[in-house]
Amino acid sequence: MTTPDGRRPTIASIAARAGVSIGAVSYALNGRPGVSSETRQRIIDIANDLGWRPSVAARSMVGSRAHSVGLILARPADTLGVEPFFMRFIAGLERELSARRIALLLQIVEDHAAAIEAMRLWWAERRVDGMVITDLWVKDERLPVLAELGLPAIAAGRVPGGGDLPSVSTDDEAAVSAAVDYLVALGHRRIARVAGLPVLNHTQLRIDAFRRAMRVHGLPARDIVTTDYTWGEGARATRTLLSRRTRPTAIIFDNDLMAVAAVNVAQEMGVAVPAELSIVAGDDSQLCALAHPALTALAWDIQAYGAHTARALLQRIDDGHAPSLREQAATLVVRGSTAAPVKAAR
Amino acid sequence: MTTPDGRRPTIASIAARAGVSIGAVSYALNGRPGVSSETRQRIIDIANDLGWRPSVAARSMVGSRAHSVGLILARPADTLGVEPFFMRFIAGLERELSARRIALLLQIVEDHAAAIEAMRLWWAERRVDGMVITDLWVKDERLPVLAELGLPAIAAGRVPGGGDLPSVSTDDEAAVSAAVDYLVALGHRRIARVAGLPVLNHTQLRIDAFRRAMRVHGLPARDIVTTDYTWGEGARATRTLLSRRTRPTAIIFDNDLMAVAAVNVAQEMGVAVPAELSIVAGDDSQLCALAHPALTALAWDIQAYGAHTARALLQRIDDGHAPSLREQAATLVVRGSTAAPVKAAR
DNA sequence: CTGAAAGCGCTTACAG
DNA sequence: CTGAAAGCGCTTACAG
Repeated sequence: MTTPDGRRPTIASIAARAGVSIGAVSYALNGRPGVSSETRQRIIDIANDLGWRPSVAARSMVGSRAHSVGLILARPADTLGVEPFFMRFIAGLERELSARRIALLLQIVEDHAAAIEAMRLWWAERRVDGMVITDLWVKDERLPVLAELGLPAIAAGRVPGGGDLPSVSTDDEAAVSAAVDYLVALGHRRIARVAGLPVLNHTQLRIDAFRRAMRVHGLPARDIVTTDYTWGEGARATRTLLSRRTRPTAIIFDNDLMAVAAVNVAQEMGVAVPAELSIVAGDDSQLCALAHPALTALAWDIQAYGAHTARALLQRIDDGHAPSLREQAATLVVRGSTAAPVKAAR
Repeated sequence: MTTPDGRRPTIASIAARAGVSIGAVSYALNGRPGVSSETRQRIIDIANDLGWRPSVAARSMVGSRAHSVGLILARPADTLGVEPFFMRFIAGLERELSARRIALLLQIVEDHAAAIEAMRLWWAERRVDGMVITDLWVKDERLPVLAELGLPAIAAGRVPGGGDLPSVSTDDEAAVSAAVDYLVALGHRRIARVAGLPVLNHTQLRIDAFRRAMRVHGLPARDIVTTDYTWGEGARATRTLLSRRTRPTAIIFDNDLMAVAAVNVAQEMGVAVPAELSIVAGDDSQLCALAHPALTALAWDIQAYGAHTARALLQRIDDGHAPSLREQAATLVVRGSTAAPVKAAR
C-alpha cells in the first residue's frame, strides 16, 4: 500500500506510474472533464492500487477548509463520564460527519474560559470549519466570541436571547407536559422536579415548562431543586424532598442517573417505589430499563439529535446559514417506577 | 482579531504590516536567529495583535506532521455511554495532548472492520500522526494493519502475543490479588468473578490473575462468568451465580456498572449486602461511592492512564519507539459492600 | 542581519 | 483532450 520508498503515495507517484502530469491525475480522480476515459480509469486503478487518498493538509490549503469540526465539552470529566448522553450524542454526530469525510476534534475542558481559548486556537490555526456548541448557559460568554470570530457554529439546545446562532433543540415543553399530565392522570397532586445545573439554559426552559404544565392542572410547582446532574446531588435532592413535612408523591428528574440515585435513597428512607413515590427519569438509557424497579422515563433519540446537529452545522458551513430545527419531542416510556399514589395527597 | 478583509491573518499580513519579508516573520516567530531583536519583538507584537496562529495545514505540508492523533472506539454507543471509563481516559489523553497542541480525532464505530477502515483512511489522508488503540482483543486484527501501514501507535492495555506494539498497561495481577486477598482475609472461601467481554485481552488476563490469586489460597476458581459490561449482563450474571446450589459469598466485578446492578439483583432476590454477599467493583467511579451500600472498589487513576498513554504515543511519534509502561496498580477502596460472610461457607 | 526562492501535495484556471 | 504553471500558508536552506 505504500510506495517503494516507504512513504505514503502522492498524486506525483500516481502521475509517474501512469506517465501523465499531476494535473491529469487530479482531473481524473476528481471526475472532472479533461481526461480520456481510458486514462481516467488507468489512473483510478493505480490510485486504488496504491491506497492513495488526498492529503487533507493539501486540500485544506487549496480549499481553505479544514474538513474537520470541533466539539468542546466543558464539564468535569467525572461528571461527563457517568452521563450516557454525550457518547450517544457524539456517535450521532459522527454518523453524519464520517459519511462526509469530516473529522471530529474533541476537547474536554474545565470551564468556559478554557473552552473559549481552545475555540480561538482551533479557529486561528484553521483546524476546524465549525463548532458544535452544547450545554448553553443562560448567559453564555462563548456566544459573543463565536460572533466576533465569525466561526460557524450550531447550538445543540435552544439559544438564550434568541441570538443569531442557529440551533437544533428539543421540545422540552411537550416532554415535560407529557410527564406531568401522566402523573396527574394517575392521581398525583404534589409533583416535584429535580432539575439540572441552574446556569444551563435548558434547565431553566424545562423548569418553566414544568411550572406551566402544573399550572394547567391548577397545581402549584413549589418543589423544584437544581443540581449538577451527579448521583450525589440527585440523592441529596431526593433526601431533601422526602424529608419535607408534606412530601411529594412523584418526582421528575432531569437525567437518568439521578433518578436511579433516587430509587436508592427512597429505599434507604423506607419509602416504597412506586407505591409511595413515583419516579420519572429524564433520559432513557440502559440504567432506566434495568434498574429495580425499572424506571419510567422520557425517551428520545439522542443519536438522531447528534446526527441532525451535525447536518445543520455542515449546512451552515456550506451555505453560510442554517435553519433552526426542532427535534421530535421525547415520549414517556412507562415502566415500574410510576403508579397511582397510595394515599392521595391532601 | 481578523485582518481588514475579514479573513484570518497569515504571515503575509504580518510581513506587510511590519514591512519585512515573510521569511523574516517566520524566523522571528519561531525564535530562530536571523532577525534583530527589535524587529523580532515588533513582529511578535503584530502577530499577537492580529491573533495570528500558524495554519496547521501549512505546517503539516512542510513538516509532514498532522499534529493530530486518533482514537477510535469500537463499541456500540449505548455501551460506551454508561461506561465512565472512556470520558476519563479521554480527558487524560487530552491533558497531555493539548499542552503540546496536538488535536484528538475521535471516531466511534461498530466493529473492528470499521475501525480498520477508518484508520486506513486517516493515515492515507495524513490526518493523524499516530493512534491510541484501546480494548485489545485476544486475537486483534487491527494489529497487523498498524504494522502494514507503519502507523505509529500505542496500546492502552497489554498486547496479546507480545507484538511489537508498545503499550501502557495496568497491573491486573496486583489489583485482582488485592481484592481476592482481602476477601479471603474476611473469611470468604467461595468467591466469584464477573468478567468483561471474553474477546478482550485484558478480560482473559484478569481471569488468569483471578485463578492464580485463588490458587495461592488453595481455593478453586469455578465461578467465572463473562459479560459485555452492561448493566443487563451484570444483573444476569449475578442472578445466575446467586441461583447456584452453593452460592458465592463474594463477587468481584470487572467494572462498576455491573456491581451496582448486582446490588439491585441481590435486593430483588432477598440476599443481604454485605451480610450474605460481598461485592467488589472493578472501577471506582461516582457510582461506587454513592450507591447504597457504597461499593468497595478497585480504584485507579484513569486520567493518569490516559495521560501516560498520550505521552508514550507522542514519544513513539517523535523518536520512532517508546518503552512499554506499567501503571501503578489499582488499590482497594473498602466501603460498605464487603464484610465477613455471615455463615462461613463450607 | 535580511531577502528571494524552493518545496510540501494538492486544485484549478489557463494555454496549447 | 493534455500539459505547464500558479497558488494555498508556511518553513528552511541558500544567497547577498
